[in-house]
Amino acid sequence: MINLGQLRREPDVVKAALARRGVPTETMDEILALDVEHRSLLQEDERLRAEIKELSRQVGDARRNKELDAAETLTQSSRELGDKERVANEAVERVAEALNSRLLMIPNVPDDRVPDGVDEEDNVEVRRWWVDMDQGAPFPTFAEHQRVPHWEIGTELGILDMESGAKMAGSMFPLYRGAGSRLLRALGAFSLDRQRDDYEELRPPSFALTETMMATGHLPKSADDMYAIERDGLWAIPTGEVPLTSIRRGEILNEAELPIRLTAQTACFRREAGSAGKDTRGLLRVHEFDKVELFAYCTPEQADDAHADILRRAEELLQALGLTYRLLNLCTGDLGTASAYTIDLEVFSPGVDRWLEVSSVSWFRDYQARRASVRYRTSDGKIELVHTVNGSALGWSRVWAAMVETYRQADGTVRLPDVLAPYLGGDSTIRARAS
RNA sequence: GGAGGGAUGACAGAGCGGACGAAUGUACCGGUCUUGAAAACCGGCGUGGGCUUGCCCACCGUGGGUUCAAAUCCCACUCCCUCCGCCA
Repeated sequence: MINLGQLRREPDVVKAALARRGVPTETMDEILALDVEHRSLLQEDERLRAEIKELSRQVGDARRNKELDAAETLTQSSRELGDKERVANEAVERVAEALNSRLLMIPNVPDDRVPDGVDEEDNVEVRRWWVDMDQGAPFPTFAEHQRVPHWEIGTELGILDMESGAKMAGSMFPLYRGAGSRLLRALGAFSLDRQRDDYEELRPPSFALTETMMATGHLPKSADDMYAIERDGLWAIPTGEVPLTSIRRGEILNEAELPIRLTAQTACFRREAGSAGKDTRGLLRVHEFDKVELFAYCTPEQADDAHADILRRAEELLQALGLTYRLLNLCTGDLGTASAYTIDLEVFSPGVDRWLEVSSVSWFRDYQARRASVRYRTSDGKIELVHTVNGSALGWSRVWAAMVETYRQADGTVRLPDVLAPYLGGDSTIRARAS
């Protein structure tokens, strides 16, 4: 949630910044008008309530002094005020509700580093990386045997079975098999092991309550993108960010314990409702995938470092895996609702000849913390909202795709990099199963 | 799924219709004492909101209700603990 106080104090600054994200100025003016109305109604209601409280006190006193007639008169007028107060209170609640529901739809104020743009076409490439780039190697040219899409490799080697997945759960639910399944497990373990000295590893629930989804900003805006289990009031998490951000919800932390850095691998569920029919081959876009998330609660001063650290770790993984990747600074049109600044990492997938998003490293400023009410006490006793930062390291389905394509050999086998060998039982070559 | 007990400030824990935003202890902050620290003593110490910055309002798991007045009474729900059942 954006800072209403800031909107009041410097409306033009906030309006201008949000206009970059396509929020009409009129919407903000509407919010400001509701805010004024809300406060004036609130004052009236509170005045009435103060009066009722005072009268009630007098009733008590009168009763104690056995002044029963006076008590009765006071009770009478307090009762009348009570009727008025009920009406006043309803008006306050109605306006508060209207104000709040509008406020919840407002995205975060973008950082100055965020470039203007309407969609992903306008994201700004920050840099590219490929093996031996430092040694002056040119951007890789991929061999013919690497130009095979992963869904074909998957079928050929018996490691990815989209048809059986669809039989079980519908299309876009992948089924990994044999060495394919093992590779997925290896990638997750490889990443978690690399974070373990600095990030506490968690294994959170895969479902979350509506309030939890509100905290991260996924609700109310993205309800259509998520799976809901209505009977139990639960939502399937679209990312580990959801449980991680809420772990200290409603708490006041000590400045000394910040930054709090957490990591978790979770399944991520996405309906992909808005993108029906697009990029549906293989693992390009799936309803369920595993992802390791890195997360930090921190002070505003620590936020830049926390963001850089997560980005660095995501990059180090891609470098260790030897994948070609690039960094994009997301433009205003492509930025997630809650984010103030996001760097995406995309791997190059030679078989499908495309860049695939595998990580999003975002700084949320205090937007999520305000919704989730996560604050901290500074050393001089003041209470401030924390900042939240998170990023994937990494989303494995697309990494898996890029891996099998990048490492496909001329003989059709897939020879995976040695760093994964310990996680693959020492055997890092995937061959077709003799059947 | 069934039966019972519980949920109060950072923590522990009292309060169970009227001056209770809440005793007390611990923790924390400031001071006295001390070479320093500890102990002792003194003082302070919840969060959010509104405005006329001194006051007012809200909050005692959540939501409703009763009442002139609710942490306190009633109803529903959620979560935690104990026991029984079922179960990977």
